[in-house]
Amino acid sequence: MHDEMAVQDAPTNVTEVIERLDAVTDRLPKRLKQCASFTRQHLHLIAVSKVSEMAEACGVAPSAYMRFCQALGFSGYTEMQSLFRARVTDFRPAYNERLANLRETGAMGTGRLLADFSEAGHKSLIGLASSVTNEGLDRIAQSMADARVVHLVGLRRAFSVVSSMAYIFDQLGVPAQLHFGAGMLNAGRAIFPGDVLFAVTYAPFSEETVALAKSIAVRGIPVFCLTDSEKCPVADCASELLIAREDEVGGFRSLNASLTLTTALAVAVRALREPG
Amino acid sequence: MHDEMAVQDAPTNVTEVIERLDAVTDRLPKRLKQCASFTRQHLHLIAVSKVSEMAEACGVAPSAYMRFCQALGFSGYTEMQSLFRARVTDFRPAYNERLANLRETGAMGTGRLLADFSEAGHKSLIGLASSVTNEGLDRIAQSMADARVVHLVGLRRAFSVVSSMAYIFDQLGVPAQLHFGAGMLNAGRAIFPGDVLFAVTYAPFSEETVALAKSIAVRGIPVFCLTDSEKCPVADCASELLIAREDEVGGFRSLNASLTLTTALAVAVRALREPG
DNA sequence: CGCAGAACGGAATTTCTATTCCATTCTGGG
DNA sequence: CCCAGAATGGAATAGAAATTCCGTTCTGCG
Repeated sequence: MHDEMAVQDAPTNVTEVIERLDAVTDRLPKRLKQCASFTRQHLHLIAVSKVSEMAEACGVAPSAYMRFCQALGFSGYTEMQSLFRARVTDFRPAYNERLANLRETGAMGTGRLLADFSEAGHKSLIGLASSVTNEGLDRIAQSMADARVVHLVGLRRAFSVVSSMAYIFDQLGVPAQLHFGAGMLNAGRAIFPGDVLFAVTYAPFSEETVALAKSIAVRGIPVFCLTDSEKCPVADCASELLIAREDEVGGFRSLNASLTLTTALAVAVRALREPG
Repeated sequence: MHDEMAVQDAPTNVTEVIERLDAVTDRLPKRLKQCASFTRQHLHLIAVSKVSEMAEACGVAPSAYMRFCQALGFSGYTEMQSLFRARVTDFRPAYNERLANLRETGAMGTGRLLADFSEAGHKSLIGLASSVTNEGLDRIAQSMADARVVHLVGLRRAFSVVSSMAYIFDQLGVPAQLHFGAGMLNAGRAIFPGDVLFAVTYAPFSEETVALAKSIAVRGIPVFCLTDSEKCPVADCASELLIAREDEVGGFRSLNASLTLTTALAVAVRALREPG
């Protein structure tokens, strides 16, 4: 009885797992090949799944998945899984010390920054729920769904927010138009009754955006505004105001709350446009 | 004997865990407070660690960690862990299929969508910590800080990510150039040795971005790539690969992890360029 | 068509982990 | 300084998960 498979020694890191996977897949029997191909596409699931879950996801019996692990050179699932879990915890030790030291030393390691921004992101998302009312959101979504065209405007920091909305709307077949900076006021001429304007602007509020919003509101066209403060000058003329406050790290902000809000809004609009 | 703690019902998602954590930490006894504070900073470890590991990391006995879980309202560690293990599926149905999914799951109503995306945002941020290594990030940040010009490229969904980076770099006085879609290959001619390229692309990967990255890498210029999957074709030619996997809601994704990562990176680059 | 070897899936088994229990230690009030 | 109630850590237990075993099914070749 010669276990050729088991003779190979086990991969010692994720890279080797992938290489081994690619090397042996072809020679595997049907079920194990299933395991190989699903696993190859979903490596990240291994760290958090039980054998039975992986097996089920592959459409295979747990024992088959077991044999698959062994075909890769591991003694079993546990050994393979530990590789993927280690990858997650690997850099922790160094990180632990940093958490202790960095706060005091004030040193700015990239990892520390990432942790801070991540933390800020959590806080922003938590805050989001409390500053937005479902009713307001629903009204905006319905209004956008009924509109001929949704016009999007946002400059500087707000630009990446509206550009992501524009992308989603485009993918979803919702008629939307993204307005860019230069000569934006003229763009107002392309906005007609039946349309709506969604303006995003953060303090300090960009003049062009504010001016466009006001000129549109005066014409009786609905204007919705996403901002970070009640003091936003668009507030006066907007039909609805959305406030997404971002937590900051040393004066810098990521856009977690805003993007989460606009993504949800865009999807809602699409859903409302095509009932059933 | 009144178990006030145990009376509360368990959090049902990550958002609630964080809120509960922040709410009760103060009132916890010493050991459990240790658990709370470590856990709060290391949420991502829960998914891949055993109780004994978490306990050790907190400097606490397993039974104490157990009590901590219960103080949060869970029946035990297993219940809490299952919240953090909820999977990020790689499966991406076509857009219209996604909407059908949304309708079936009853996740309609804009408010509900917002809550779902917010929850997904929390999970994405938690996952971020586990897919990125400090060392890789540091190398990228240093490389960008040393570069003559940082070139940014990303199309479609990735565009809002690079455009926000471009904005931050601009604000911070870091020389950066954002490349747009049309005729992008020609843009390669404006990239020289001493520069670096930061490419962002998500599955399905946009050809232009991949082609540009490859053509630049061939010339020996460092290419860094932010993507959502190990399968990204740029991986082969990139000096460093960053993976930010976004949790999805019925097939739709917000960009929390990506933006948090790129924002932190941009700030780090600036910090490295001007120490002190 | 039948046979041999491989592949398979389900059930039995073993190993390991989460959870509970309890004796001991700690803390704060009198 | 002592006592009562809470908190703690370690050992015992219950439970679940990984792994193995084995009878059955499948595949390819004679």
